Amino acid sequence: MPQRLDRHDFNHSARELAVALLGCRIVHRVGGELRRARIVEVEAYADDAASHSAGRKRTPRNSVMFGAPGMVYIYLSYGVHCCLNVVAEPEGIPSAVLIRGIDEIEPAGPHVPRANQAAPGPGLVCRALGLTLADNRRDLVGDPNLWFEAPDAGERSVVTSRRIGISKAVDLPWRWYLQGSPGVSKRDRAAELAAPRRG
DNA sequence: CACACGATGCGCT
DNA sequence: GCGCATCGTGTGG
Repeated sequence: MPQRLDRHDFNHSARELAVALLGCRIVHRVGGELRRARIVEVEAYADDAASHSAGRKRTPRNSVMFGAPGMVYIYLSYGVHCCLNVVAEPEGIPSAVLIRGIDEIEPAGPHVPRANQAAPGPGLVCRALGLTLADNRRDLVGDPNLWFEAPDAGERSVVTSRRIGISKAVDLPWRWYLQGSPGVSKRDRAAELAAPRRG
């Protein structure tokens, strides 16, 4: 019986939460269908220049990043793609984890962008899970139709790399992914050589 | 109110 | 590798 993540599971720094979310399942009921997938690529955004909450400055868009850990932050990228984040840290401290890749998406269907049941990229993640801007500010704690589950036990290799698609704070190694997953958007071959195994 | 731009993805070269 | 769609958001006037 998989364990649903609770408030305290999300109440960590963005970097700690990011790594902890690898291997977790996202579950979302869309219509009568229960969609489920495994998180395989994440990035942390906290008090850094690339974050939407850079300088801890509050705006209408980023205000949910100041909210309770476990809340959902979804923003529109390039006017086209929605990107899913999970709020980290205690209320009042803005930070979030961007979900950049998933695999083992079920059930199959036209919403799944790749034949291998993976969605490599943050825009594809939301498309596969049926999440849009309308889902911004939902709470993974207590929502009957949207939640995260703890990972299966088992060893896997976690790669630490630099974040993608940003122009500021580009050197921070705040991206992590499960080595070998088809849900990873961009591999870092050099970093994979140094990847430790975890359970 | 106008405007520049982006935590992307796709199709074509 | 490159161009580009497309629109919410932040900033400045």
